[in-house]
Formats: sequence, structure tokens, C-alpha cells
Amino acid sequence: MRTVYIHDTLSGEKKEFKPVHEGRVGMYVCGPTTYDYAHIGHARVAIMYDVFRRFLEYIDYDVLMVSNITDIDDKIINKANERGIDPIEMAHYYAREYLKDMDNLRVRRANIIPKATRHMDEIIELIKKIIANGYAYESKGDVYFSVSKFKEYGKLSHRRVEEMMAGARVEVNEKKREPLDFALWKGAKEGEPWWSSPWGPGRPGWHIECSAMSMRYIGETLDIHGGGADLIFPHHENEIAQSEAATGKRFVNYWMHVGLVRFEKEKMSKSIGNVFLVRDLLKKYPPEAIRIMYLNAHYRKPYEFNEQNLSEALILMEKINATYAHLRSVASEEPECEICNEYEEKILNALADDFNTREAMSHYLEFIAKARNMSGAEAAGALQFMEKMDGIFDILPHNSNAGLEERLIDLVLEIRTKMRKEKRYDIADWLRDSLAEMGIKIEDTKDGVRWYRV
RNA sequence: GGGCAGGUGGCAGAGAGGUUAUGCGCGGGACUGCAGAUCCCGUUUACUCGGGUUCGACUCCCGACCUGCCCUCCA
Repeated sequence: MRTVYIHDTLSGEKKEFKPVHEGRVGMYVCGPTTYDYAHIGHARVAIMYDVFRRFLEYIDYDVLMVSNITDIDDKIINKANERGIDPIEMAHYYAREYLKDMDNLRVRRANIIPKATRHMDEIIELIKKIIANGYAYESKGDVYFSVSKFKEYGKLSHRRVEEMMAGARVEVNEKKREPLDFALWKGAKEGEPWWSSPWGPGRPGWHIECSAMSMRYIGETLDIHGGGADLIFPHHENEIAQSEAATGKRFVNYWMHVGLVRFEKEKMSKSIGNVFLVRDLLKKYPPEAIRIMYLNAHYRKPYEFNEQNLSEALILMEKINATYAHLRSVASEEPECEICNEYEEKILNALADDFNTREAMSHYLEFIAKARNMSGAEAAGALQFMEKMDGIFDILPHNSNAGLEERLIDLVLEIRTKMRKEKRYDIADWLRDSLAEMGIKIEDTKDGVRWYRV
């Protein structure tokens, strides 16, 4: 199996990937807390891990991907209260919409998509274990993790407890023994959703659900745990503390974090009003373009989102589509393509080096440029190659099977060609414009007409 | 104040101790009823600054400056 290198946030180094179980990968990706519609930052995380997963599968790993939905949390409760609706129902509504948006971005669903509210038993068991191990304490219906007991606290985000104390601004709460302690369980206040527990009715704290669900489905040590870079602290730091306090084992071997999406040099945030929703973007741009946009950048770097980048991605998409269409029209029966193997090697090597999709895309685009001039057996090979690679990238047009629709389009094009020969350009242009309106773009080339979907 | 990630050509954005990234844009040519696409050529000494290591650094080391993020909720 091909050697993969992964940059690990904890060690700050690129390390050779060695799974816990040979040939298998257990990866857990932090999904959203569902109190609003998905934005393009969520999309970046989902698309990147989708591609990483597909790549790992492509090189023959057996991947178990788990991606959670946090459907109980203070933010959910607050928002639902503002609107006077049921918090859990609201969370589930946004969870469904999130999954729909991601489906529309061609993100393959994780093998398991666990919800926090369906795993109360695991969460409670885990908290009990942490208390039993002496790392957490009960306080008036709440349970807190005692940060000072966990000596390695801060190892992921590379900060020291003393420094964080100096930085002040920690929430004041007289139930906590020390300011940095964080809640594993919160007693329910009047009107809040609750589950019964040994500490009374309440709900889980923010971080515990990920520890409980990831270990439940993958095991006590995960190969890969990922999410957005803003989760490094405190979310992932706290997950490490809880999980390792419970099991005494290393929680995660490779921590991966996707850089944040920015707009005009600022992080997207509702207060600044620069949040772009996936659903709004999809009204204007096809999913392929959005995927290409993100594939065209290194996942760990911050991404500067703007319409120019997106329209550039759209142009690339059209080029790729056009080449794909060209290959389909000229491909002969027996595929044979030497250069394809060469490019596959380049692309896989780039991806194996910490999932460098940008470099992979540069090879891919170079290949596309060459493929435009191919024909016959080579074109057939190139076609096959593009479809193979699409198992990873998923940026080619879908529903491209040659059915009735395609035959009708060919017929229309034949008519147009005839009209052009007779210099009936009014009719020829009318046909072209009509097809364009339906999303079929055509081009007259030396070798005849070619068409593709936009 | 502390931590982290960066600073590359008109723009986006990889990479690497000495060899063309890639794409977009722009200019010229070919082709063309028009449009688009495609093909060829060009866009000359791009790599924040100052030191150091080296035969040689944009690439390694040290320092400075700048930007963003995290340190409160966030993918």
C-alpha cells in the first residue's frame, strides 16, 4: 500500500501514516452543531474530508468514517427559546438541511452520522468513568472536568495552563473549583431539555459527545480526528483531556485541521454579516465548481473566499467538462494511454503527501490540457482515467450516460450544421441559443460540433 | 500578553538548496458566418526585510516587520 504522510496538529509535524489496524482507517470528523443552515466554511471541511476519505479508499484502505451531529447545546437552546420553538426539533430540522446541503455538494455521507441526543448512555458512562478515575467532580447537579489533574492539558493547542490563566477572561462560575474547568454535564434549568443521570436531570457539556461517540464507533484510539481549525481550542483540547482521562490511552494518532474560510481578510462571522450559505451559493454555482475551488487550495491554509475565485473555478470546470465531452466523442474501443499512468502516479503522490489537493489539481489540469488533443485509443484511456480520478475528486458532470436525451441533442446539432451549410444562420443561432438556455453549451471546432452541460 | 498559521509574479495559489509549477488575466498570431472553444508564441532577472550557514537560498538557521486565526461560541 502506498505510504501516506499526514500533518498532525499535535506534534506539529508531517508523519508517516500508520493505522492502528493494518489496512483500516478509523476517522472521526467533527460535524456541526445544528442551529442554523450550513455555510461555506462547513462546506470546506466536509468537501476536504470527503476527498481525503475517497483517496484513502482509492489506495485500498478500508475506511470507517464517522461524522457527528451535535443536536443539543446551549446555542441550540438559546436560539430555539428566542423563537419559542422546541430546541430538539429545531436541531433536527437543521441537521436534515445540513445533510441535504452536503449531498448537493456531492459529499458522500459518512458511514455513521451519530447524534448526541441518541447517545446519552454512552455519554453518561464516559462521565462516570472520568469521575471514577479522579479527573472530574460533581458540583450542584453539574459535573466538571478538573483541568489541573490532567497534566498534559494544552498539548494539542500548544499552550500552558498558567498562560491561559494569565490571559484571564475565563467564565466566572462558582460551581467550578478552578476557572479553566469545563462542564461534562450541565444540570437542567427550568424549561430546558433534559435527560436523567446520576447527577440529576441535565444535558451533556459541549465536548463530551464527540469523545463518547467516536470511541463508541471507532475505538479508544482513533487514527484520524479532524475538523475546522477553530476547534483546536477548546473543543479538541478538551476531548483529549476527557478521553485520555477515561481510558489512559492515546486518544488520537493524527489530528487534522482544515483552515478557516475568510472573506475580505476576515473570518466569516454573523456579526460582520459575511456569512455565505451553501444553499445560496448552489443557486448560482454548480457543486463541481465549489469542489474545484476548494481542491485548488491547500487544506491547512486559510482560504480567502470571493466571487473571483469561484468564477475561476467555474472556468476550470467548463474546461474539464469540454475536454471530457471531447474525449467521449473521439474515444475508440480499446483504451490505451501511457501518459495516464504517469499522471495518475503524480496525482496520487501529491495526495499521499498530506493530501495536497492543490498540487494534485495542477497535475490534473496539465493532463486535461494534453487530453484536448487526444483521439482514438488514447482518448479512450484518458476518458477512463478521468472517470477513475473522479472517484476521488467528483468534479465531472453527472448523468452523462448516453440516453435518449443525448441522441436528441445530437439530432438538434445535426440540424444546426445543415442550417449553417445553407447559411441559415438565424435558425442555427436560434438552436444554439435555445440549447444554451437549457444548459447545453456548444462549440464549433475543426473536428465538428462538440457540446457539454454547464 | 501567550499560542498557531502564513507572507511567492497583475490576481489566485503550489513547490523546492542549483532545472518551466499550475490556473486565471493580459498581448500577438492561427482557425471562424458570428460567438465560444482550441492551437502556437509572449507576459523579460516572483518569491516581506536584515543577518547567518553554503560553491550556491525564494527554499535551511536566527532576528525584525506585517497579516489572519485561537486564547468566550464557532467548521
